[in-house]
Amino acid sequence: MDGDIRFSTFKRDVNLTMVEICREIFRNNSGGIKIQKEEVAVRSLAKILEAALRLCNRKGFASMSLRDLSRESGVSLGAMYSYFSSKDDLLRLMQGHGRSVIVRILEGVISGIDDPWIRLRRSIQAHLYASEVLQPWFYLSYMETRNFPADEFKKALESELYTERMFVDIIMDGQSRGLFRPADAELLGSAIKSMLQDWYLKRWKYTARKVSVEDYGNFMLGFIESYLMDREIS
Amino acid sequence: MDGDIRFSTFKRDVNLTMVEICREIFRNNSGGIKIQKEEVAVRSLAKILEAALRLCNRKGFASMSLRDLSRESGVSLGAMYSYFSSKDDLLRLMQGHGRSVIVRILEGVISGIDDPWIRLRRSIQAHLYASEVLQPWFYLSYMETRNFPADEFKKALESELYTERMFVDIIMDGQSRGLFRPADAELLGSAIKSMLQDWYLKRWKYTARKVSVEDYGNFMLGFIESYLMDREIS
DNA sequence: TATTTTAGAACGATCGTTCGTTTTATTTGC
DNA sequence: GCAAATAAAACGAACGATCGTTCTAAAATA
Repeated sequence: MDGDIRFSTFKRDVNLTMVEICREIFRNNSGGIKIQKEEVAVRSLAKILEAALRLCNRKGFASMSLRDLSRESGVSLGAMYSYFSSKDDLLRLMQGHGRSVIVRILEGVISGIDDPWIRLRRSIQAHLYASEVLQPWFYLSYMETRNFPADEFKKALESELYTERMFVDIIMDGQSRGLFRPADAELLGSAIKSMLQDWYLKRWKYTARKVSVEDYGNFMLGFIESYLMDREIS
Repeated sequence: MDGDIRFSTFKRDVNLTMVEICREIFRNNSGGIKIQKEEVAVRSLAKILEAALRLCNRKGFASMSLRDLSRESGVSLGAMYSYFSSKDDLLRLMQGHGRSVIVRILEGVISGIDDPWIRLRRSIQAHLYASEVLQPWFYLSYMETRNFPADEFKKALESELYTERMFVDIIMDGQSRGLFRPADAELLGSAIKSMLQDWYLKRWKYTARKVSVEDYGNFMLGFIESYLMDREIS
């Protein structure tokens, strides 16, 4: 449909490789990271974060010991403490990045577009595609929110509400222009979020069924648009 | 609508108090529980499981120490080991029950009903109401699946697929009778599950917004039925 | 050689679990 | 009916393992 985003072009444009992400993390955390040479730091950071995401996704942050992480990443216990100052700090390091990326992507993708139908399609697609590219990050952020230190916990909840609010705003805009049916915009926003989350929380299920990310997005959009166009009921 | 279940009557009929649940757990686990007198066992079990659910929901199973649990429940460390043989066994004890309850309820609620519209409404309402009554159990089961021992992990995934299959079967039945629009029944089943799960995973959000469980169910049903009735698009 | 980075032994705290003891409840003997 | 004897249950100190974290010496880099 008009204005749609294809996953392949999305992936090419955002270019979120592990090394690039680690480079950005390093530059934003030069205070906390004790390593000075960027190339050394980025190489070790990538090994650490890749291993940490793998272990956290498998058994959870609390059950991952730093010895596990040292073994899995190939970086010694002592060396790891040059990249973070505590286990909680490691969580902050892993978590902090994904949030800024998703906001940047979501806002970029609908800026300058007026039609609510297209805004809705594009923001859902962008959210879905971002969670596909950064799946381990999204999964971690969702499952470990409880274990975040207080300030990060608060930010995580705000982030959940912020992205939901984006959808709600688009829906209410469409309604006030008479394009969308009247319906509870907040509940529909929540439903959209929950379906988006299901994609990265249950990847095992969709992978087994050979459902692609574009299949999933198209289903979601058909489902939602059918509801918003419906004028039969109340 | 016809055949709907009200939450208040549901709650009254299933009668799932903590003491009754613990009594059933005790009777099904007489092998593993070393306490002989039912009244003593049920009383302590209720204290232990109530505290364990509270702590697990707050900080996760892995981060809950048995000393935390002892303090919170008022049952000593040693005494607790008369009710389970290891921390993993405690997880099994907490998890095992909910599953049998939900299957029993869901199947009971649609047995003997033929109309797919009513079957769909009733199974969604029953699932939602069960998760409302047993919210801490459902939350735990979802968030801690990764930490289950292998056999329990497998059962948890099967359970997820089993309840989803119930929805898919109803949808496909309705489609083959020409009542529901043609659409991907498996993806719609997944979407229904994800919305049901959002209710017990994000209670904080819905509580803050004063959305009742019946509000939520009505929204879900309107959303889904609008899609299944729609004959405009493909 | 001077500086940066890594390695892994060592430390105190806390974990799950065990176990000998004390407390509580029930049965027995008269 | 009431001690004494026995069984059931609760208790919490103690154990070995493992946790996050620190620190110093060795290795790598320039």
